[in-house]
Amino acid sequence: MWNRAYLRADEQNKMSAQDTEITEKESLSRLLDRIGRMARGLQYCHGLNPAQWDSLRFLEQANRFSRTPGALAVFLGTTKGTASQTLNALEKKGYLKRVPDPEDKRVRHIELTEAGQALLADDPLNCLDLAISRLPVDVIDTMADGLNQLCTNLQSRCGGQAMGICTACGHFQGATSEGNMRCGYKQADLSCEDARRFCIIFESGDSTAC
Amino acid sequence: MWNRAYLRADEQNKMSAQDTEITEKESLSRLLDRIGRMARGLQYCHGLNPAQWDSLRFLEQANRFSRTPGALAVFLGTTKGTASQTLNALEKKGYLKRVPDPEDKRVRHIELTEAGQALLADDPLNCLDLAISRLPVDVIDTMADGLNQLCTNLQSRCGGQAMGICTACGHFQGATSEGNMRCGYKQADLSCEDARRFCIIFESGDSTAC
DNA sequence: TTGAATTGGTTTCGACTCGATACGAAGAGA
DNA sequence: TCTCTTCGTATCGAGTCGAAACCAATTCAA
Repeated sequence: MWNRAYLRADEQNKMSAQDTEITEKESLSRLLDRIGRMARGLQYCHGLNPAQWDSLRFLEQANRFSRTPGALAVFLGTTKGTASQTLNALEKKGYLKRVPDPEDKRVRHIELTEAGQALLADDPLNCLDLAISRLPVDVIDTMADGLNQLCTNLQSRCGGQAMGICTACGHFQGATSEGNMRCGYKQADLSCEDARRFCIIFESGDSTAC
Repeated sequence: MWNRAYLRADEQNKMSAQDTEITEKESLSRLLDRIGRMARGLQYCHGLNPAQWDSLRFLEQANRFSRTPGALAVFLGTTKGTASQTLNALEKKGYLKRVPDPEDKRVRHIELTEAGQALLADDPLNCLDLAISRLPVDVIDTMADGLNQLCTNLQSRCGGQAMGICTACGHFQGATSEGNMRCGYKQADLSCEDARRFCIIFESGDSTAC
């Protein structure tokens, strides 16, 4: 609708101009949507589907607290039931295994297998990365910033949960004497490596309501 | 995999630095994928699904030649059968109608109804536009350029068909004496308005193979 | 002009996905 | 101990999508 209106207005202006160079600006949201659909289409390969690829990627990036079915559901913006099914499929294919938590017996931690790790080298999104790498570096940087803002904005706006790296989280309490990182929310320590990873329980400074 | 490798390398560098500001750069492709998934999630509303919204949007932007089931299939990157089903759903809901072509009786042209046009005012992607509009103008411009390049690059790379505005197309032959636009491929005239619209039969100058 | 090949579109079928729901097990708190 | 909540799973049904078969119209070649 917006675009249509724009077209019409534009037309009024140059009613008689016939074949001047017309570079129509497509709305950014439509572009993002189209790229998203293409990216989605790329992800039917190796017998996986987009949700399964997304899961593998998430599990690789997530810290200890977030490598669980529930956290995956939050990340994917789906239900626990659906996430469980996705995990079933991946486990059946041998790309991950679920190990019970020794403390809380309701929880099961997810671990990528060797095969799972190896598979990620063939991540179809690498093709997208390749295309991206052809862009000028400063364009890439600007886009990364913009998309990041967009991402967090969308997340807060659309009921999604914020997520991010531990060290930038409001619950992050710095290093312990043993050289670990402390999470104030979970009341638990994290390895240095884990603290640089993705967490689903993330609190940023500002929380603008919808 | 790339990300993981990056993390490790990074870790080696600042092995001892503990809580310095670490702003992890997420890979652009992952960001795009996430936004794509969020945008997808937004599009389950008004009883439509993402494919149906995409179809409506396309039909609004497409020129006469491209408002057909086959062209829609190309645009969506799906099969004609699936596109036909999507159109069935939309027609049943009263958002479009299919009218036979008077010349080629195999062809059916698609026309948005009033209801269809009106529905596009509630396009859930407008929410994305809103989020985008909060970004600085120059960032938006840069992103638009980058995404446009990405889009065409991906399309040619991944078997997709190029598409674009008539006036920028290789088949475009300029204005006729009657003030219409001429398409050399279809050997047919287009209204001035249509020539500014999206076409599925688009030929750009450079075609880099996969 | 007649038959084959092609093209545009639809229908049917089956695999699959996903959300809703119900459920069971474990933990938390009174 | 009793209830409430949380985590995870299984089941069911609606719906989506691709593959294949199919039909009708057009084009092309013999």
